[in-house]
Amino acid sequence: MGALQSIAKAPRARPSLALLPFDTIIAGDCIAEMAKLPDKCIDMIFADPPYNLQLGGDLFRPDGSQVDAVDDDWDKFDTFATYDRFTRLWLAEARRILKDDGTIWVIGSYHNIFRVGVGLQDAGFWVLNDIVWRKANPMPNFKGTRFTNAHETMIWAAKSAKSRYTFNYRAMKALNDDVQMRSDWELPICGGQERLKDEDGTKTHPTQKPESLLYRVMLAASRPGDIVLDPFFGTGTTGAVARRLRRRWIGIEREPKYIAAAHERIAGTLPLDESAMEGMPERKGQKRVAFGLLVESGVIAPGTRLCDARRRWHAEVKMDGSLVHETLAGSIHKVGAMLQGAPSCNGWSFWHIEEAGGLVAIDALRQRHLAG
Amino acid sequence: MGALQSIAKAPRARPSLALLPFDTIIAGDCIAEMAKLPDKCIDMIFADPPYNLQLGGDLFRPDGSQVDAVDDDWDKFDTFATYDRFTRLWLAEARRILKDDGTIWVIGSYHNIFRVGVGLQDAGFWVLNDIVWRKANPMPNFKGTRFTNAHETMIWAAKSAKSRYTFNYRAMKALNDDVQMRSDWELPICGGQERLKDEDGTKTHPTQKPESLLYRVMLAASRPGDIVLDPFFGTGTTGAVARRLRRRWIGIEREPKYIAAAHERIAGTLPLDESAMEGMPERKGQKRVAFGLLVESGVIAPGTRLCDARRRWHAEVKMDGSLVHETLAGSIHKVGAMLQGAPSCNGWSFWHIEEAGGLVAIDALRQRHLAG
DNA sequence: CCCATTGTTGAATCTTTAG
DNA sequence: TCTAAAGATTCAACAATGG
Repeated sequence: MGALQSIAKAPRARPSLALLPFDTIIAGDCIAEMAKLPDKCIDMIFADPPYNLQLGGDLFRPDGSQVDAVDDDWDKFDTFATYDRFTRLWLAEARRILKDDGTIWVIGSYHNIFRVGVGLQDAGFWVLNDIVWRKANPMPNFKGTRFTNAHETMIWAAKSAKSRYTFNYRAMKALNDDVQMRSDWELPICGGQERLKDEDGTKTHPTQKPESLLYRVMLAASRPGDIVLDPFFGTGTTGAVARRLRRRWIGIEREPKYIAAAHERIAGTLPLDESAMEGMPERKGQKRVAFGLLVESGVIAPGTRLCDARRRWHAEVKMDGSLVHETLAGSIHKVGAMLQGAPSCNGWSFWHIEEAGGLVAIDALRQRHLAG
Repeated sequence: MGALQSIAKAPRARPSLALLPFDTIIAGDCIAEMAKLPDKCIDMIFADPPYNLQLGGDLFRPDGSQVDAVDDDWDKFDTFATYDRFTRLWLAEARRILKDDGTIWVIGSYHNIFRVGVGLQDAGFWVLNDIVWRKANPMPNFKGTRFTNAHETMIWAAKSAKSRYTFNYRAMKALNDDVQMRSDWELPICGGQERLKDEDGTKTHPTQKPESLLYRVMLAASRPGDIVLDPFFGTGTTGAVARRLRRRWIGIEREPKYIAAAHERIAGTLPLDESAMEGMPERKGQKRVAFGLLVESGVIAPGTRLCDARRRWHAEVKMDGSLVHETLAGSIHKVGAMLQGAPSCNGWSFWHIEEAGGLVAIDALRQRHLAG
């Protein structure tokens, strides 16, 4: 297979730091091409390696349409052992070319992220955080067989425990309404105008990452002028954001189609004005509280009887947060609607609970819970 | 010392399933005590293994000898190898005693969760989800050197890829305001009245998990009467929630202090009323009703015309319960699929019948029939 | 032009039972 | 062990369409 042989053939003489190819895409295998770069020349690495998804057959949505799966050859590995070997090889090169105070980010899902994490730790990297990218709009689980796979994980690691790495704490805090940035980030998936499409309208790359994600990564852990390497460059999200944030970048990519798309895309991206480097629109999700959460956290006990404001209807809270009135069962909203024969109903204001002072809308309990 | 020697000494004769010690805490080392349990006797395992070798005391060198404390001279690899060895040992026992259709949950942080994930995958477990517990109120990062560590990760895995595991999809959906539950759960950390304190006011256990977390875990992946094992029982959150949700439980714990606290706590926990335990019924496993039965029993008369929700297609019910549209004939599912050109179709939700108030899905007729 | 409605899609390890 | 049939199953964002 390609990678291993390429490594063996890698030239011993590497270009000097001054001759590093900045702001370009290197066509080729990531391990072989990293092998040609000098030691300790990179400030930050962002890597989006294959996830090794191991998909089975076709998957259809409830409406009968078929899910466009990631079935590309580059995501296929025989066994975990093969994947581990691949991971250790590219991580070893990545570690060699990373400056002593540099950091690496790797993104993945439960299919591969544990292998990556162990690879990083065993190679001597020092994990700083695992960051959860909470997708605002993930693909649902169509068959109702598992929890919606609604996040991906990034591991952020320094080259060693002693590294004096870059972390722009104040920039992150500013980006987050003046409270510390947490290890979970809610961002939408890549879609709309940002998503690259071929002429036939199909997506150019199956797993294009959103620029907002790279924006936050780079703003957190690099400085203007830094050299950012992406060994799995794809359609160049890392390059586009690096250019926008005035970082230098190097991309390594094998597929000519992706390289062409990335070139065009990055050429169309303008560096930000110095003055504009401060922020980027972010969606701050307003807090949503499910009724079930109040049950789980003991605010409302299973078995509690609710009624409407005029005590005409009653229903009992079950342990899963559903409401039951005789043969009717469902959410607080649905049962309220069915009882009234209405098309919809706001269960938060419709249902009440008996307290010492009289009836209290369950919305009041929610507010209390939110207030802590 | 414990575990390794105990394993070697583990008796070959294990108690029969009927003699399993339910609803009790076994005092001892988790590996040694699991080794005494029979094969395939557990429905669900929840494990909160030590993250930190120093705190847990579960220190074994690769050769099996015990280590008193973490020595600064140790290099990281040795430490990781030791932790991996410990992980593989307890996971092997866990896998042996788990029923073929059982599942395991393991919670951890970036310090250990990658090692656990690889251990699970290498042992043959089949990862179903990684679940992120987003802490509503995490400890801030005081030094401002990293992102606030605001989450922990749980891995949910079946014994094998072929397992027919329990997932109470509808209960989870009910708990989440009628949208399917995602892989990221926001729950508060354990505090307030729930947090166990010693007489001097210090917390009894350093990492007591909130009951709301276990509540959701158990509600999702087990059934009343199931046997839930927690090999790192601590102060018994798993036992308390199991009792509340009418599951049977087994805890293994080494520290007498934790065992005492757990006993007292669980004794003070009451099972939910039977009536509160009836939430949203899972469709899976319900009695199946053939469409023909509704025709036979007169709920739907032969000759009735059915149509889809938007009245685009029509078909007629025949006396044998088949459906006919022009030259097409077959089951409600097959005719619906053929008309839409879809690979499959749920005829119960696709086909409707004209009633006084408008169109009604034939599934509603089925539910009525089932209700009697 | 605006608003409501309908259709499309995204890193997905995605069914169960009878015969 | 296999095959065939029954039957259960989706959320948010965005684009396109139509009035």
